[in-house]
Amino acid sequence: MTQTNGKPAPGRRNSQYQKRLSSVLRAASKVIARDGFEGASVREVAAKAKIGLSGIYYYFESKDELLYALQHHAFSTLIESLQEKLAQLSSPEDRLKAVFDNHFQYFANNMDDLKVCVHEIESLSGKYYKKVLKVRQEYYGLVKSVVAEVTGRKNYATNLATLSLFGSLNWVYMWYDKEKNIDIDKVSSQFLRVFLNGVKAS
Amino acid sequence: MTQTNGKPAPGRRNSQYQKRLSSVLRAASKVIARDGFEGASVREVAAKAKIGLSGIYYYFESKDELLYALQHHAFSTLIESLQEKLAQLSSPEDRLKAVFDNHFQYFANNMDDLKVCVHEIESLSGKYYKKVLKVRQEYYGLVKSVVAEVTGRKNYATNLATLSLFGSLNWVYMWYDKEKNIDIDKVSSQFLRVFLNGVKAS
Amino acid sequence: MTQTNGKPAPGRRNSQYQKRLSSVLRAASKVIARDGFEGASVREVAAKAKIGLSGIYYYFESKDELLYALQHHAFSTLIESLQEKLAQLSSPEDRLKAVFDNHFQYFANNMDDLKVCVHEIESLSGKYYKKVLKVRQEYYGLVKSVVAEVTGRKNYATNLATLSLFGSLNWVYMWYDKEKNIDIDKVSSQFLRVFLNGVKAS
Amino acid sequence: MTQTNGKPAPGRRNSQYQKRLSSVLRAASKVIARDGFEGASVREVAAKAKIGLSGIYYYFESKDELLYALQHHAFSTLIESLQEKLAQLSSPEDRLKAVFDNHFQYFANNMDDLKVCVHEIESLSGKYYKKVLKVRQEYYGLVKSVVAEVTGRKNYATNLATLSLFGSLNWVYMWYDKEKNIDIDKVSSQFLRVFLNGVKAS
DNA sequence: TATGAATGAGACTTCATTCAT
DNA sequence: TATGAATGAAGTCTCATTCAT
Repeated sequence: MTQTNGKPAPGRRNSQYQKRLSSVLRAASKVIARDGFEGASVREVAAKAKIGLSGIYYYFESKDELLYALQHHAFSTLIESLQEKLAQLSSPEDRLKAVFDNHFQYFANNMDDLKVCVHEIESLSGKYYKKVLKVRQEYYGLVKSVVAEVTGRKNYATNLATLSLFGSLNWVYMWYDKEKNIDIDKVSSQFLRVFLNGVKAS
Repeated sequence: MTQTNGKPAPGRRNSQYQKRLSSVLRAASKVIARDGFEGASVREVAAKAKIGLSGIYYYFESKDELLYALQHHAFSTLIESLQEKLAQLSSPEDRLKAVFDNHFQYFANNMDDLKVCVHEIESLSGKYYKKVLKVRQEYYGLVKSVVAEVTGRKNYATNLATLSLFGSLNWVYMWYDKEKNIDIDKVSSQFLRVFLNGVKAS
Repeated sequence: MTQTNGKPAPGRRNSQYQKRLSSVLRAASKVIARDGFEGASVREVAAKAKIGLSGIYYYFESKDELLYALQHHAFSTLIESLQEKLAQLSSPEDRLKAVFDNHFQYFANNMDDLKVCVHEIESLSGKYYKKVLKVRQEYYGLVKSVVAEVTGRKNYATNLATLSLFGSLNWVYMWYDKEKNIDIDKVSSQFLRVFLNGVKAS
Repeated sequence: MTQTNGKPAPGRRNSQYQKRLSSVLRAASKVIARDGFEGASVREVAAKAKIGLSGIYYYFESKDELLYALQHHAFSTLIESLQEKLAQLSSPEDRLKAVFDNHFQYFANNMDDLKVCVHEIESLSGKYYKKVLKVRQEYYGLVKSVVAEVTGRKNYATNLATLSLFGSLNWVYMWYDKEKNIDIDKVSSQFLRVFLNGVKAS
């Protein structure tokens, strides 16, 4: 990316810059999760990040780029941590368990981010949409390959099973209630068990 | 609600009124499904319904009420048709199949409506939110009771299973592609099989 | 006035027509007094008069005409009843007392109307404004002539005194409180006394 | 009030800001005096103030707040200047004269403002109404206390006399004509004389 | 590096009015 | 005599964005 807007080259970014930037991201995550991307206002993000409204535009060239950054970062992290986990496992069932655990853990620690990823998929367009699509597909592909190890590579079944799996996982933000102290690991295990038994028996 | 805004009492609504009203609803469904509730503009709904912008407000007192009408009607229809199907079936597995089929059929015939129901759940607030919540919970309860017949009423498992089920079903609009002529009945069967085997084995 | 809008000629107006018309006028008076002319909506006037919104336009060709009718009728009545009272009195002081009493009595019985007359003087324009201006000036002239009998026709003083008098009288709607059971006759007497002593001593 | 809308904290307001702000206030005063509060459009205020429509909302959070600012400022000024005058006078009659003069002078220099104060008293509601009510009552109380010095504190008479006085004063905008070069000091004196003689003789 | 000030576009909504019936 | 249905104009307000400083 060329530096057209005065943003410092990565090398010059100091820790102050990083701190502010992630403060903005966190604020954006919270506000967009609550109000939706269209409903969220840059004003409120700025207020929550404790910088002036126009300060946002030092860090991001547009509201769209803000959403892009949020989504891209979340998917990248998800992929990275999943790959790390998978690298140490060989049994298909353990590997599938890693998929569930990884997703649920990320969700537990970054609810707002994951909600924004799931709910605002179609809020971007153009270049930002394409870039996010790419990582999303990478994540999808990675998960599908693990599912395939269990289903035995019957393509049609694997595809549908993976889509069903994503549906279950992505819906979590709709019913998970922080306050209720639900044990997310148990949820993960239970979801895994149903899914695993389901695909194996089919 | 008192009739201060000239909306005729139900008894006097003629067929012309009904035709226009459902034309508005169809337009709204399409636009909101495409742009999201916040992103959708009443102007465009009106244009698609071929009435003047202010004409919308003869039929609905606000954009919110429009969304409410859409969601409430969809859930009510879903419940009604499911109840009709269930009334004629007694085997738990047939009944569970009815749940899947009913949902997928409704989706196939009313994609936009279902997307609006799933994606814009949190776009309402206040009285409209509450009213929709009520029918949503009714639908959820109905489905859960059928799932319970299969899981054997172990409450915790039934709950999670039902939530997982809804996740799978509600996610469909994200990947289903009309153009690709996917056979929705097959999808329903496949989803059913995985889910059923999953919960039975667990 | 020519009959362009299908309004029946006076001769054909039956009592049903009269009843509805005054129901509309009463409703308009109340709503306009409360919300101001601009703030008042024809819709609400119709609702309060228990006819359909477009029904108003059978009786009045526009919102402006409605205000005109209200104001013109009020001033005419005020003039008429004052003239009747004056016709029977000869002492200047009694006649001035009649002015006060007449105004206060009309106010007591038609608060909304008088408020609309006082507060919405400038809300009309064009022909309606001119017509109301005429009766207003007639009323003003009448009162001024009575004041002159007391001040002894020194023009400048009479003018200012009359204006001061109208100010006092017209302001009443701002502080008079129906609920407090204020004795309007006492108020009239007291206002008269101060004014009379004031102009006589000057 | 928290500063969520970018309005600078008082300390940081520069003179440019002040200049624009009073330009907006002046424009608003003129437009609202002419068209009434409901009839006035923010658009026209902006045009007269030579800023963009939305620029208004940088200075005021709503049309209501604009009216509030106008009214509150006018009454505060009126009170302040009256208190200054009264501080230097001891004779009851001189003090009453100060009341008249103060009011008339303020009117002469700020006709639009005073008209807006008098005519749009009921155009506000909620918090803005309450705040203005408070200063209005303060002004009323101040004037009443001066009147009481002359009437000798007979409460009922003092009250009515003060109300009558305000009526006379507030009505001025209805008949005072700038073009006619009326001598406002003479008007003040004449009004004072009538009122003073009136209450003293009663 | 950050923001105060401003803006143009566009949003939802209300309103007086009309006209066929 | 009255109204159901519809509309165009206008209104207030919010928003993402810009730019001089």
